Amino acid sequence: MTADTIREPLTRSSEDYLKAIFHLTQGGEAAGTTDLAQALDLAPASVSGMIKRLSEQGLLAHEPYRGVKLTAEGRRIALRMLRRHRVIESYLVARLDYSWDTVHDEAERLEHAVSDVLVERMAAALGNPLVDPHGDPIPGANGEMLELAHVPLSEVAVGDAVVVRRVDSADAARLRYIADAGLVPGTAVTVVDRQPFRGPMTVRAPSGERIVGHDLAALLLCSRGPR
Amino acid sequence: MTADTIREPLTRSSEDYLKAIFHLTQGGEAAGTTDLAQALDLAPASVSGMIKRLSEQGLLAHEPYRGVKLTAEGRRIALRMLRRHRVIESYLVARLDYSWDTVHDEAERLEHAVSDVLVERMAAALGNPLVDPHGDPIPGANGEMLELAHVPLSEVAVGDAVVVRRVDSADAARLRYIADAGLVPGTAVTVVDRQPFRGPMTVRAPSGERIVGHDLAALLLCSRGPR
DNA sequence: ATCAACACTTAGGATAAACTAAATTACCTG
DNA sequence: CAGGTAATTTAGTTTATCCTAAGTGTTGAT
Ligand SMILES: [Mn+2]
Ligand SMILES: [Mn+2]
Ligand SMILES: [Mn+2]
Ligand SMILES: [Mn+2]
Repeated sequence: MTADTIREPLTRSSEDYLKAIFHLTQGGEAAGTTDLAQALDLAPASVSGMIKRLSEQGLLAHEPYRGVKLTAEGRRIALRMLRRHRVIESYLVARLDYSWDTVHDEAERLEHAVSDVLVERMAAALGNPLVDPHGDPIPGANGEMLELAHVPLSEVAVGDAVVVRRVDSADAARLRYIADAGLVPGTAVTVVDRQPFRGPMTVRAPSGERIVGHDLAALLLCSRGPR
Repeated sequence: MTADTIREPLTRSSEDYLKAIFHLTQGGEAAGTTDLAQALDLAPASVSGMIKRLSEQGLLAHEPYRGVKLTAEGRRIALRMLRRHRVIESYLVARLDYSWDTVHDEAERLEHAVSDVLVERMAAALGNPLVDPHGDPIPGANGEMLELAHVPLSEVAVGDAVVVRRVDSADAARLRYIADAGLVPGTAVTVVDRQPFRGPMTVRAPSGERIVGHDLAALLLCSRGPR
């Protein structure tokens, strides 16, 4: 029997910290204070303070000077926030005419205000989508999330044909550029040319041939097959 | 030329104070500290503190020991919050299957998180409704709100026929009861009988004859004509 | 005219979340 | 392995919002 303490509702700040830590620890490494500070646009000292509070609440495992990881409970909450964020983005784009480059900021605030009931109503209204407008997978209401093994376009070999599945950026200008270039998720592309030393690559898309810089190509996560 | 100061975004608390003060001052009287404390479920001392802050921000006119009124700017913000709240309620009921007794709590949180863009998208999606699910008028995006002269059912004479237009309560149990009794806004009713001394009255509605206690009848705001 | 009851404000304290400045720790490099 | 640099934590403030307890103002009833 787990002694589930009665938990105060988390603050907006706490929820954003847990989400950021989830992202930073996706690779298995602990998240550092400075990285976290940069992700949240805060001073490192502020992050140290919040880490202490979240650790005391049992949401983080903190090794001083070594970084933090999420506890099972912290991870559960982070995934719930991720579901909220992505369901909200999906709903706003599908039903309220938002574009994929403006929807992130709105979701960033709403994710802290919606009830579970509302999130599930929105998800149900859309037929329980599996990915959001950026191709990011939406965790299930129970907390499972299927992570698909995607490869960045920047690492696809010349001659290979792939499908863009996901765009790993929340930057509005980049998202607009990608959409204008006709490289949104679902687009089939073939790599025509690659320059060395992190140079640009040329791809053939339905919209025509495109030259894509290395950094941008690294944001375009692709799959070979139908998924 | 008005010297419009650059204003920090208001906090959730401040926004709820302004809304509460708007409601309490609808009759023209200043709002008292204790009444505000009761409306917001806070200690009176806390309200005194917030009154000072909001006054310094130019949102309230405070006469110590006499109460507060909204300034023009405070009123503008209060009406914006009211629009948000009521548009959100309308949208959730119309598009996400909320019932009129559960929608208030959701809107109470969301009203602080939505952008102006989202509010206008929701309003437009519904064809810019003029009233919310409880019959409360929705202020326009410019801040005008048409207040209709309604009479409480509790003051309608025997034999008179009226239409329920608005239910002046956010209490879920009362709202459910009213819906079950078939007395939602839009319903035509005729007063059949009235007992004296704030006693119950009998009304004929399409759903049949109903006995309605005085306090509940006072919440049912009615009109004679088509409005 | 007084005073008790009630309303309101002030005083002082807690908590959350941010900051800057000043330690402290880790670790790489020579 | 000593030192320097970068990362991190600690110390001390600030602001917002709440609280309780204590003091002050208002007012109606005697
Ligand atoms: Mn957020
Ligand atoms: Mn997304
Ligand atoms: Mn509210
Ligand atoms: Mn309403």
